[in-house]
Formats: sequence, C-alpha cells, structure tokens
Amino acid sequence: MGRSPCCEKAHTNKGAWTREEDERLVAHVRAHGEGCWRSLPSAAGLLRCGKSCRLRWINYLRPDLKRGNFSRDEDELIVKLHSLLGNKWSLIAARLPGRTDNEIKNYWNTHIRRKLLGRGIDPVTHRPLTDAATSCSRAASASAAASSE
DNA sequence: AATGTGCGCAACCGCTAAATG
DNA sequence: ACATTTAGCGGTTGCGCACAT
Repeated sequence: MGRSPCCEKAHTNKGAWTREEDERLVAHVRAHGEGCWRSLPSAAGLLRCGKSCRLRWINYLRPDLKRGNFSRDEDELIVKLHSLLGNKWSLIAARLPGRTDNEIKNYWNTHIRRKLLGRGIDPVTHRPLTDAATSCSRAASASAAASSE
C-alpha cells in the first residue's frame, strides 16, 4: 500500500532544528557519509524522519555550502540557466558550486522573479509580458525593481 | 511608541522516479 | 513482471525580522 511510512511514525520532531540536532546530524554524516537517510535518524539518535535529515544536511549543514549573497555572476547564470532549463532547480544548482536547489529556488522566487517582472519580462517564459496583463503590475513593481538594483 | 505590512529564509508536504525483493 | 519502499524534487507555507505608517 501506498506511501512512505517514513514520517507516519509517531514521535518525530518537526519545525526548526536545534543546535543539538544539528550537531548529531553532522557528526553522523561525518562518520558514515551521506546516504541511507532511512536509517540515519535512529542511528544518529534523532527523532526526525530521514527526509527531514536529508533536507537539513543538503540545504544547511553541508560543509561546502557558500551561503551569503549571490554574486552578479551567479545571478546572471541563474537567469540564463532558468531560461534554458525551466524550474529544474536541482539541475541549476548542479552548475552553481556551493549553492543548493532550495536556496536558488528561494532566491528566484523572491529576488529574480520580481526583478524580471519589473522589467516587463515574464519570469516563466523569459519573454516580454503582454501589456494587458502587465500594465498595472509593471507599474507596481517597477519601483521595487529599481530600488533593488 | 505601537501597530501593520512585506520580505526572506528554513522547513514541510505531496508527488514521482528509481531501486529492490 | 509486479508490488512495495525509498530518495529526491519542486511547490508551498509559516515564522521571524525589518521597515513603513
């Protein structure tokens, strides 16, 4: 029957990770490497589902993460890759060392999307927006875009 | 000074593809 | 060949902070 039993099991923690949980996860991955997310939580003494552990490691705890602001180069590269690949965040992330799909996705949805809209460019198609749909949103977001650059 | 609003980030949820028995 | 389980992906939400009113 169906679907992952991974999170159905009772008494798993949710929400923000504590410092102790982070430390346990990092220590375990250092010792045993990535993979086997299914068995990791109990092996590491964590009351989390494997899914949650994986996400935390990939998006936050990995040692090679760059973090911090995106450079102009990265910004342009993301736009370019998105125009080629669409919302394939993992593929885009693979071409940006030190960045994660989640981070890029967030960055896109906040900064870049807004910027393109402000320029009258459809963030989905990367083509100029048609006026009817845009005349108001363009005006609304133009100031925001201007200030962000 | 207090309250409202918008933004950015971290994390969760549901779905799908791949792997395995 | 099929059924089941697991890993991974993308969309979405919730919370905390900063700024504006």
